Formats: sequence, C-alpha cells, structure tokens
Amino acid sequence: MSATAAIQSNTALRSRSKLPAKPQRLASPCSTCFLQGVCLPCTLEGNEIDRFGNLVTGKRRVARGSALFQVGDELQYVYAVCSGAFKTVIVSSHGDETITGFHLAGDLMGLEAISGGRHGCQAIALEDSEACAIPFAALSSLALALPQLQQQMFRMLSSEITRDQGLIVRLGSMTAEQRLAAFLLSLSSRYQRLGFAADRFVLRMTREEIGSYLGLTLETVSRLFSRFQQEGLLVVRHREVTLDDIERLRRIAG
Amino acid sequence: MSATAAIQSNTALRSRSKLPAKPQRLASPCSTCFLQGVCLPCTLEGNEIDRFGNLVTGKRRVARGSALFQVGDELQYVYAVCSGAFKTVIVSSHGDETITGFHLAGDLMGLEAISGGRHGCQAIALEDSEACAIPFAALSSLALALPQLQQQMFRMLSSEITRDQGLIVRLGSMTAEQRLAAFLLSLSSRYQRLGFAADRFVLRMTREEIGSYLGLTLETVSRLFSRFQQEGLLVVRHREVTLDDIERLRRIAG
DNA sequence: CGCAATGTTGATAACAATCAAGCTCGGTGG
DNA sequence: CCACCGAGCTTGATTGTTATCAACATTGCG
Repeated sequence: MSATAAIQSNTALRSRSKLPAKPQRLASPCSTCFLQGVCLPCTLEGNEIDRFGNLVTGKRRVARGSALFQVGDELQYVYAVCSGAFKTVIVSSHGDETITGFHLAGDLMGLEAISGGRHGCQAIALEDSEACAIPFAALSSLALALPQLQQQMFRMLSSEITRDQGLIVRLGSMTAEQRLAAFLLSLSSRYQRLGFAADRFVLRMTREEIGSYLGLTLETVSRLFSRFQQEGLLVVRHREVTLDDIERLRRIAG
Repeated sequence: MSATAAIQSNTALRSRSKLPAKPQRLASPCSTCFLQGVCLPCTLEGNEIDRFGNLVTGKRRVARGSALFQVGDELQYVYAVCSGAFKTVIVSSHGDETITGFHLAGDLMGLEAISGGRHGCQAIALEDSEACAIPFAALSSLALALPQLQQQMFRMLSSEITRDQGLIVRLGSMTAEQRLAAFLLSLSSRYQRLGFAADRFVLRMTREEIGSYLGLTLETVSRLFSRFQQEGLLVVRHREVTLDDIERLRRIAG
C-alpha cells in the first residue's frame, strides 16, 4: 500500500460496516450504513430509519469521470454520496463549465432540481464512487409523516444555501490567496468530520477543477500552492496535501 | 407625480387589493394580498390559504436603511417581502460587507438560517418597505398537514439554491460586462413577473451596492453603465434605467 | 514504453482596482 | 429663496492582480 493510500482510504469508516448487522428482518440499507450520523437520516430513530432506508432502492456505482445525473434530467432522485467524491458542474450556453461544488460522503446532491423539476447541473464522479438514489416524491411523502425527516430536509436545503453563499462571498470579495486558503480549510474540516485527519489529505480534483470552483485559472492555483509551500504553510506533492500551519491559513482566509 | 414615480410604483399591483374582499369571517391576510400567485402560498387553495395566512401574525414596516433581521438573530421567522425592496448582507470577520441578494415583493428571506438556527446575514431595507413575518416552527408544522405547502417550501428553498448557483457562475467565470448585463436582465424579468415593464425600471440600490453584489467596485459599475449607454444598449439616468436592446444584452450576458 | 493528461514555472498582457478630482442632485439651514 | 453641503455618481490616470501564452516536467494510464 502506497504512502498516499495509507493517508486516506475509506477503510477508516468502512470497517464499521463489517460488524455483524443486527438480525432484523427488515433492516434497511441505512440501518447498517457507516455514514450514520452524517447522512440525511441522521436525526431519525430506530424504526424511522428503516422506513427511510426502504426508500433507498439502489446504490449507484459511478466510474471516475462518468455522470450520476445530467443537466436536463428529470428530477426523480436526490442522491447521497456513500463513498468517493463528486463534482457538480454547470454548463453555460457557450459550453464552458463551472464547478459549483465538491461532494464527499454524506453530502446530498441534486437539491437544486426541486424547484424546476429538472437537474440544472451535472454530477461527475472524481473517482470511482457510490451514491444512494432516493426517490424525491417518496421522500416528500414520508417527510409528511416523519416531522424529524421534514425538518432534516429543510436543514439540508438550508445548508446548501449557506454553503453557496459562503462561496459567493469568497468569489465576490476575496483574493486568489484567500480563496485557496479558505478552500483548503473547508476540505480539512469536512474530512475531519468524516473521521479523517484534518491536516493531511489527498485532493480528489485537478488544479483546473479547483480553479474552476474558485474562479481562478489552473496556473494561479498551482502558483499559490507553490507559494504556500515556500512560506511554510503546507507541503504539497501532487495531490497530497499536508497543512502545517492551519492557524496562519485561517488568518489568511479571513 | 414625477416621471420617475410614474414608471414604477406599487400601484400597478396594489390596486388589486382594493377590490372588495370576499365576505369571509376568517379571511386571513393572504387571502386579500395583492401578491397572490407570486408569494409562498401560491399553490394553496381556498381554505388552505387561510390556514397559512393565519400564521402571518404581523406585517413589519421597515424604514429605508434599517434591518429586518440581524446576523446572529435566532431564527423565529422567515420573511416574505410585501412591498419595497431589501438587500441581504453578509459581514465578514474583518467587517467588510458582501451583498448576497436583492429581494423584491414576493421573495422569501431568512431561509439560510434554518440549518443553523440563527441568521447568517442581515436584511436591510433599500427603501421604506414591508415584510410579512412567518413563524418558522408553525410553518413547518402546517407543512406536515398541507402537502402542497411542504412542496412549495421545498421549491422555494431549492430556488434559492438555483439563484445562488447562478450568481456563483457569474462571479466565478464572467467578465464585469457580462455580470452587469446578467444583473440587469435578471432585474428586468423579476419586475416583469411582478407586473411592471421589463424594459424600464428604477434601481433601488446604489452603484456601490450593485458592485458589492457583482464582485466589482462602484467605479467599474459606473463605467459599464456609461459604456452600455454609449453602445446604445440602454439609457441610464441616475437610478432610472431603460433597456433599449435586451437581445444584445442577452448575447453579452452569455 | 509511450503518450496524453496534469502540473510547474516564466514572460507578458489585460482587466478591473485603486487613487484622485470634479460633477449632480436633493436636502437643509441661513 | 438661495447657498451650501454631502451622498452618490462620473471620469481620468495609474497600478496591481490575475489571466493568458508558452515551454517544459512529471505522472500515470493504456
């Protein structure tokens, strides 16, 4: 196993799912999922989790580079990332692509489609990944019966708004340096939340993808990584990043 | 009445509210509101509208420049703009302000607070305005009983996501020129939706506020207005804008 | 192994920011 | 009623950050 793989593989969380499942007849996928506590149904209890889990008809495997859903696809499902990572991309009328988000395990995707009934972006796997498909109509119906679930859905939609507005602030009024620092800190805390190290992780995306997300060119991103390294803020080797001075990164990010 | 006022006052829609209300005992505020068809309860019917309207305990008057809610305020209400206009502002740790949205009649504000329980931005009136305060807890409860209402809330949250992601794309990958063109077109269609002219309106915000929203300085915004006028795209006099070539603006906006 | 994809670094250019000066308009007080 | 004042806006000169263009290095996949 390479050093890189040792830093971060899914085994940390995965191993939990290998514990013997409770001998329940109707055990739903969610009741044995290693993402309990992070994923959508995290505020549900016992029997509610099963009712929710029974909605989740299929786990989709998505190969690196392929799409989980496409722009224009009718909204049938919202998706929860089980493993791997995705990017969501908006394609303009001229064909240029902007990445609006990176999505790790436990993140929900496709919420932007609820208003118009069709997906307004595409979700592409950054590595071989899996996502749970949750039929939206059934999810809404169940949410009428489970107040906790409705509340959680409101919260997740609202989180997406909060996240997007954070990005708006960064794009609108921060320098390239501040944006990259904030991006790295955000990744760091998300990995930490998933049980990984906060100061050492592997980027799942290219410099160009980071640039697209941050409104910068890939050259600028590359130069900034070099500069941050020179300044002793981090060590970067290809996609492997070690944050050496998180406090100073925070000050830079503002 | 000045020429400016004639172009756009609320009388266009207001007059509807002067029709005699149905002689219903429990007529709620919403059943006589001139924003029916635009506002949150727009998919509800008859009796449902009244149940919804009874939640709306108070219409808040907000003087130009004052806040409807502040950063850190506990989420008690979400707000629907009745008249006037608001901006929502995020204040960074360094004290600099970024405008994340402008809100006209029928728009909902405060949705970003659902996830964290506290408002993450402040809403400031751009002119003397009114907003309906809707208690969020009661709204959620009612949504459990009225599937149409739940659905509409999901849709409005999702619209906010769509709107924010549109702004992300503009900030991340469009030139100053494209951003301003897109901004004007967006205002245009929103005014049209409210029953006003699409090609002639009064800006409710300063150049500086437009700049903050678009990630530009006020000077750049001012120069762009001048250039657009020179190029025959529009006529701008102070806050009064007439769009003369919407088609070309669309091509610029991309 | 070879090639395409990805990443680094340098030189130059462009777009928008900053700094600066003066204008317009509406409100206020003499 | 008029003059003054200040907020908001316009325009010009200059600077600076980041984009663009270009060359080359590295990597990993087929």
